[in-house]
Amino acid sequence: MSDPSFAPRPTLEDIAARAGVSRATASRVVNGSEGVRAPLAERVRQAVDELGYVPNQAARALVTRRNDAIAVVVAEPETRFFADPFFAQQVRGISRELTAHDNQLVLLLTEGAADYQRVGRYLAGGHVDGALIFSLHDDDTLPALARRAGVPTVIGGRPAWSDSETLYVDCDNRGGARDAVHHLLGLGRRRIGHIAGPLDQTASVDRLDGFRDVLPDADPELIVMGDFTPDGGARAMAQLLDHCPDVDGVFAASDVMASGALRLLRQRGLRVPEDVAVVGFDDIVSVAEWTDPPLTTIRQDIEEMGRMMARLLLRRIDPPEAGAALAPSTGAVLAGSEDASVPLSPIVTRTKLVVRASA
Amino acid sequence: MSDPSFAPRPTLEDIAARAGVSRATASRVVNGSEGVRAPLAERVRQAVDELGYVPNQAARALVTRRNDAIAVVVAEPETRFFADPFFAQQVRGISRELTAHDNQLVLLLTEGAADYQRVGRYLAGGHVDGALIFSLHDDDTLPALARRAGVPTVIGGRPAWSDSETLYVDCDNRGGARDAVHHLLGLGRRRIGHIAGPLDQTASVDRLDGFRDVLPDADPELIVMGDFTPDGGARAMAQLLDHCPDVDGVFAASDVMASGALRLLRQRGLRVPEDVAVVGFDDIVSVAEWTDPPLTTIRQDIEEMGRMMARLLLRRIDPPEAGAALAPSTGAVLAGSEDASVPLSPIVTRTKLVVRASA
DNA sequence: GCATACTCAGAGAGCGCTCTCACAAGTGGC
DNA sequence: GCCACTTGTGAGAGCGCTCTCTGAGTATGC
Repeated sequence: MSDPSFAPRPTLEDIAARAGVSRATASRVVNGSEGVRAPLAERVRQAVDELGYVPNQAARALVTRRNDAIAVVVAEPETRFFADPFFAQQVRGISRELTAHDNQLVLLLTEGAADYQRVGRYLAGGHVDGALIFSLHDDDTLPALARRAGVPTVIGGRPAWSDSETLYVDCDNRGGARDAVHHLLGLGRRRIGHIAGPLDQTASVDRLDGFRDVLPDADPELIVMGDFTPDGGARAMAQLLDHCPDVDGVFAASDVMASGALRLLRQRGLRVPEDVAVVGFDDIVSVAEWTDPPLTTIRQDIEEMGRMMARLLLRRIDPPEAGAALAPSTGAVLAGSEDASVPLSPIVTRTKLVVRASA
Repeated sequence: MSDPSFAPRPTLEDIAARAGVSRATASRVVNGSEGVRAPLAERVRQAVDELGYVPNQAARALVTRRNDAIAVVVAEPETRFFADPFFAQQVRGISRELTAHDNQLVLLLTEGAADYQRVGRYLAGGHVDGALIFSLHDDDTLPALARRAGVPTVIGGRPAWSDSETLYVDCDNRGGARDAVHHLLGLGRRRIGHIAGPLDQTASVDRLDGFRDVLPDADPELIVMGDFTPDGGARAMAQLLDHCPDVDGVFAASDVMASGALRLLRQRGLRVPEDVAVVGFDDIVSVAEWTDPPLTTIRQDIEEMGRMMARLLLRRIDPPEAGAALAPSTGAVLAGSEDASVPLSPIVTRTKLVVRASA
């Protein structure tokens, strides 16, 4: 009973025998290649159905050197990934895209340096055809590791260091930040503060830069540091109020920090948005919509970014010619018309201001 | 440049040649089996290092019929999984445990019936050695599908239907619910309401049962339905107040719903906990600690549950005898002393009341 | 009607690994 | 000093698949 193979899986050979053809022909039919006469092909297909044949991926991978699997590598210190649903949404986008192209998603979570070696070995082992890497910190060696392993890679978020070969997908953090500040200005706010994220992450830096684009002469005291946690947001807000009691608008670099700021404002008896208007960033629905008042924020289409990462990676793994094997009904049309022509380069997605009650 | 194999990966044969031994001996060393004389083994190990050899998993899987990979299957309608960090935490636990046993995690997200077939085919294809399935709905066919595919399985959360073969990991929902209600009673509350989750999930049913264990004669109006979303929680709270304005305590079946309830209470000008005390369930830190006031709740150790699922599955996949191959420094000790002796059966973990400000 | 081209199917090698089995040494008993 | 016996090593088959190469059959050209 502990033997999982009580009903031994049929092999290609079995299919071939049943259909009365050679293994090669059966293989051709299974893989949808041309040049098998209809009646034969039909017989093979029938045999596949009857026997419930599923190709052995290991055997196939052994000869094709393709695994039809990609790794999603998440560097653990990424608190965001476990504190808010950002990660889950992105993964969903990735999963959808990979599924549409019959690829599997292997999830690799790393904790600490020791794990980096493990991931390095894994990537070097050729178990996957590519990797999607999430590692927003400056000093992260993960991308280098993947390159050394010769594994095609796409990074989630703009990496701090990148050459022309590096592929990544990010949202327009800087532009989004500008929109946020403009919105506050449009509401007549004149003392606008910024709660920044940790500056070892490019997203934080870019959002800060956007803030400065609009308010180049802002009082330095109006810029305070948070850490992408609610508590950090609250502490930053407190600091802001202590130094600049007349602040009337705040742009927080994340919804999560904004939620902490809102809490602190309430504790201090300040009304939002009447006394202080607050704008967040991300539009994590389950955060922005729950806060009190609901948060005005900058939306990034997280799931779509996930999809784009996957799409970009798949294109890097095997360039244009594909598409032929795909039925025209699937995402192939889009892939054929749009994708194949576009050069392989980083993607920066647009953001969008979502106005709710907090500003 | 687009050829990923510019530096062809060394094979076992290469290692053997370099060490001046046969492929078989090299294999023995690589796989840590006994009976290779020290000097030879050393030479092989050195060759491995020098050449940066990593075994080809596909080739190995082909002969051993083991993939050292397990699938984590998540049924999409599981809103929870993308609305709160529950899923991420559980996955982290799973990942840790799998990593410790050199297994990979293949993530399968499903959306709709069509995907079930895909997952079924995948599992039947023998790509993974086992599956961890999250599907909390009554009518879910996923577990049956896995069984038909002959894939060892552990379910996350008590399934609605289960025979003696079914393995699952859940927390003591009923006991936790009782604790929650007792806590409210201990605070002197006498009109205690319950915001239940959707009753097609056993977790919701069990928590409701726990509530009824303590308050068997509760006014039916005091039990209202939510849907595990903040909005649902708010609506349920509103309904509760409309029908029973004198309610002075609420046990919500999830933190997320409790957060919605808190928001509604604030809108209605009721103080928490003075007017109405609120207890949640789950202890999703990023929810329970952010609410205003912070939420008293029932903690389940989500990550640990993930670990246990993985551990249970690995044991089902290959029973006791293991452990021998592992170095005594790793988790093997624990696995040897604790694990191997325990019979293979569902696991129900203890919950714990965490008192914060809301009750 | 015979050479040429083209289409479709099969034979067979081989991907990188594990594992059984046979064999070459080294141990000890009598 | 011969026959077990144990121990360490290598030869070789074979996991299930893909893919090239060859050959059989059919269509086309002059």
